[in-house]
Amino acid sequence: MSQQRHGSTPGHGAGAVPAFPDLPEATIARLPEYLRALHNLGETGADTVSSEGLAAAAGVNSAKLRKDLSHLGSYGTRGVGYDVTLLIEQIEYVLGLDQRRAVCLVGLGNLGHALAGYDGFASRGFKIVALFDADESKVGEIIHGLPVRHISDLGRVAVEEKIAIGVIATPAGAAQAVADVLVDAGVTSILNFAPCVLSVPSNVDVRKVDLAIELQILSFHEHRKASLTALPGGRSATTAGDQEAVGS
Amino acid sequence: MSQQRHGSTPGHGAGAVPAFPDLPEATIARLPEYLRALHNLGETGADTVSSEGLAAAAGVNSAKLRKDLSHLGSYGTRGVGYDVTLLIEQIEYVLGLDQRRAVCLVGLGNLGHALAGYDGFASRGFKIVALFDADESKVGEIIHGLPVRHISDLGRVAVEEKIAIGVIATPAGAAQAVADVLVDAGVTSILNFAPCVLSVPSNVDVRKVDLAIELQILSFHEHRKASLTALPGGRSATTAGDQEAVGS
DNA sequence: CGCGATTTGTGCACGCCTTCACAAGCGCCT
DNA sequence: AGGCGCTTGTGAAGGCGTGCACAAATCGCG
Repeated sequence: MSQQRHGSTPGHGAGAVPAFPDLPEATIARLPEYLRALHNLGETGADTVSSEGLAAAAGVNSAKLRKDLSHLGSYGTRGVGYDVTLLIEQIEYVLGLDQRRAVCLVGLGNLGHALAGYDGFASRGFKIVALFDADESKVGEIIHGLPVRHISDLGRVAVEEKIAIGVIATPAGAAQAVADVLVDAGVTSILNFAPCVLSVPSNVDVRKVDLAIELQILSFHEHRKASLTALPGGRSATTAGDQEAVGS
Repeated sequence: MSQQRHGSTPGHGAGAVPAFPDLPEATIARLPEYLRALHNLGETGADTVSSEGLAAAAGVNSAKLRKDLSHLGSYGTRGVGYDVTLLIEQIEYVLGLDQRRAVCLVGLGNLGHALAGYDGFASRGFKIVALFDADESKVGEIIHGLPVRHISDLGRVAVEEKIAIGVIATPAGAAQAVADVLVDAGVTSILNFAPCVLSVPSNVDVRKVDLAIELQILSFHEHRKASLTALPGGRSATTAGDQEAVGS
């Protein structure tokens, strides 16, 4: 035991190691949003936040936020609110962001290129430590300070650099093969930008981001809105009566 | 009435205009995935698919798929399966993809640059018709065949080109202002890549894609997996007993 | 023409998530 | 010290989504 975890459990007092009262998946997905809102609030000099205030900043219902925070053994004070700094530390700990995680990126086309230079990764606890591509002509090229390596080196480098998270930004046709290589290299989390389903062992987590799908969902709502306004005489659409909240 | 809708309601026979038995949001989010899988199947020459086959290709449960399709008045044949071509047309109609939708992109930094050249948009019914940025030094630059315009032109161009969908790829600080401009220009759907919450009228749909959040969610699962394998003696992690399916 | 194999469409039960509403707790002011 | 207002934390209810299991329907073959 005591593998990593350089005692940064904030507050928690006589906390044992367990750490996870199995948070609901929906809560986990919102924690990063709370974290971002908290950082913003912290920069404005706020010391404490009410659930109402934080909820507004994160774009959710205040009851939902309180329940989410209560799941992680919340550290708020009744009548006052949440201590911003403490809550940041707490969420970062739960999300495992106190240890900077090594990420590798495979596929340096249009999208991969942009991801390699995306500030949001570094600023939120992630470091891209290696770039890979199958195209020999790209190997050796320096992109945002990192050299592109050939994908055949992935296995070795992944072990050396203790890479646990891989990002796939290849064309769909190559994605499954890349995923297989990543899994073989011990990567247990994959963020997939390729428009295809990946088949991986059950101990590997995959999250998929498909930019076109997001647009198609919006397209549906456009279609629906158009057919609604077309039917009941030409309403000018500024009227209410059309509540819609597209979830993430 | 009869604004657009150049009678491409496939099959549907004596269908009236209604078109939407208010599909569940969860179903809508999966339709694009089915569509992609269907296109793949179509290219392999398949004529019909069983729910089992299509579900596998889309990475979902077959019962879920059948229920989803049934919501849109499904066009399958018992004992046979679904006609690939017919189903494609049906889903594309529901998603409103039969009419090529004009999209504009605001913010041409790293990410915006990549999005401007992303093939997946054009190949799936969307056309980026205008690029905008606030940086004067970028205005006039040609990116992937389109000139960058200054954001002050957005209002005029959006109306001219009948733009209904806007993509925001600016820094977080500028996103709300851009959203306001988009809304004023009549845009009713926004895809937001900036890490912040947008405040828009209720008739405007916003979908958010935050790349760092996806990584943070994966980080949590890494953290959890690490703390699990750390406790019960050094298990090699290849053992089962750890079912995990990260939803989209 | 009837029967069996196959596959869709769906009623139902279960579980997760959201939301409301309120009791419990904390600080501040008098 | 006591009371009041404010805010958290949570029990309970309702809604939504998922998945099972089966009836209904269609095709092909004898």
